[in-house]
Amino acid sequence: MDKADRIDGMAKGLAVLERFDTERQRLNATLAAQRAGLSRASARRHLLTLADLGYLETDGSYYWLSPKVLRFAGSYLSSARLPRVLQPTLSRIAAQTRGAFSCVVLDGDEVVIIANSGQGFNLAPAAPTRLHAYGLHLGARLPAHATSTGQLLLAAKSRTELAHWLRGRQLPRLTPHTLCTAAALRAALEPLRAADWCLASEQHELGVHALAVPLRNLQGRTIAALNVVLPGPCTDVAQTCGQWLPVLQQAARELSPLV
Amino acid sequence: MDKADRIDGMAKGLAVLERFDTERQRLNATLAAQRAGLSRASARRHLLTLADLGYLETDGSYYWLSPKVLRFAGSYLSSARLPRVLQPTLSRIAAQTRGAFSCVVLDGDEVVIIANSGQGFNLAPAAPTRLHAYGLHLGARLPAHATSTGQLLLAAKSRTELAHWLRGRQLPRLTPHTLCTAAALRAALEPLRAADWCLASEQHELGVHALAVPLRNLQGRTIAALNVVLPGPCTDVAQTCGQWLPVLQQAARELSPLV
DNA sequence: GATCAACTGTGCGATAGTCGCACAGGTTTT
DNA sequence: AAAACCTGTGCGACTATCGCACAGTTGATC
Repeated sequence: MDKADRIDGMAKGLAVLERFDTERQRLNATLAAQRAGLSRASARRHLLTLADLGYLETDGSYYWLSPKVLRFAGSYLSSARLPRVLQPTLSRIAAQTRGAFSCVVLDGDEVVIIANSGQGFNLAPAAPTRLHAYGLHLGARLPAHATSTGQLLLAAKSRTELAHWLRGRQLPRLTPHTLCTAAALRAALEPLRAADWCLASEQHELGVHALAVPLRNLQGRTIAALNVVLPGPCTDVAQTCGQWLPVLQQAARELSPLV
Repeated sequence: MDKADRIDGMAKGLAVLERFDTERQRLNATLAAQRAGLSRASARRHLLTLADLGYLETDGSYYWLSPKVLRFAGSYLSSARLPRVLQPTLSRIAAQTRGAFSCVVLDGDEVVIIANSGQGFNLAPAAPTRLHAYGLHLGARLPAHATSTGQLLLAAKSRTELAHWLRGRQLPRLTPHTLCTAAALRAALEPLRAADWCLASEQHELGVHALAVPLRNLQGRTIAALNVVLPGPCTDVAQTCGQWLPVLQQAARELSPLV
């Protein structure tokens, strides 16, 4: 992109808004300045403006996100084709199987959850849904290299694209099973190109297993990935796949003409 | 707010991003310029920057929202207290009763959905969830004056605040049952201050009835509203309330210490 | 294929907006 | 009482943004 066409002011403003992430939920002028790389005076002016626009709430010294930021998600969900066509199918298979499904796309380092089944394994009153227990709400972001869906989406890239993606990228170790080197990841992705499904066991979080399939359009391009978070310990891989793969694959087949 | 402290550049940038709403999903430079009140050259530069930052996708001439905008929703949902504490309860009562619940807060003219039960009335394979059928996804916005939750949240305001809210505000007619005048709305809100629940019948959409209760913190301040969208025609008000009010009120009571 | 209309990309001068310093004042800690 | 934070703000310097105006492209109509 031509440098002359870039509006630095807006980029800075959005950078400030992005600082309010999962780790840092409340910021004052000083903290925001540090984290956004601005002077304190400038950061303060940005915060005041964002608060005035309604995107932040404040007690005078600290600032935090207001529900108005959901506006963007609302617009995306009602406008984008993908989440609209996904939701009915996802809800249906969740109701049929009581599984915890979600659908993600790749965005940089991470996969973003664009649709959820909104229901966990257990409908008993005492047990809240598993999805939220793991923080797998809409818009949540997980490292691509350590998730079943992320690995599938990476495997869908050409080898050149993958090399480009890997270049200079950190692959943080999240559990003892995480693939943290480019070589290990590349080796793990190779069989996925043919297999068309991926089981990631405790690579992201200990005790959590997830099974994913790709979602392709009719041109064969991989658009997204669909997965199920498995309820308990995954002792028998064959049995697990036997149970969940048909559900995922049937859903993917059904969605293929729509995406 | 002091005018000198306002960063107009950022306000303009966010205004451009806000133009991508439910009605206008795809914009080119010319359209964006018209709708954001900028010159075409300036709008183009904003669009290019937003695309470069990853918030928009483009085919070169048209622009549309990318899933990256979900980042803000994700940050809000994982950081804000309200959606975090709501979700388990909402999921639970939805599982128990098969109702379509959601929770909203007031933002300007509209109520914003900050949490959903994510499940409609019918778990049968053929029937998709009602919530999504009505477009009631997370972040969706509905006119406050025409919804059960909106009316409750307005009734929670003091009379002075309400007068201020009503001043110069348009109350669009959405169905023959919509309350479109300040006087009619004010009259309808008066009994709600005592009643503590609200049934809005076909004021927003024909055939849709909704029952709501307020969500108060321990100081008694109304923070949000909880509602259920009723499945079919609402012939017997007393019976409907008898069925759903206890569920809503119990949930509200339970959530009160947490919000 | 020529004409017209509407859209796009871009260079430039004028202007308006932003930057960060520096100072003053407030609050809490040592 | 001093130190170490934080906050708000005025101001000069600077740089980024604005919108015009021109030119190139596409696509429809006749």
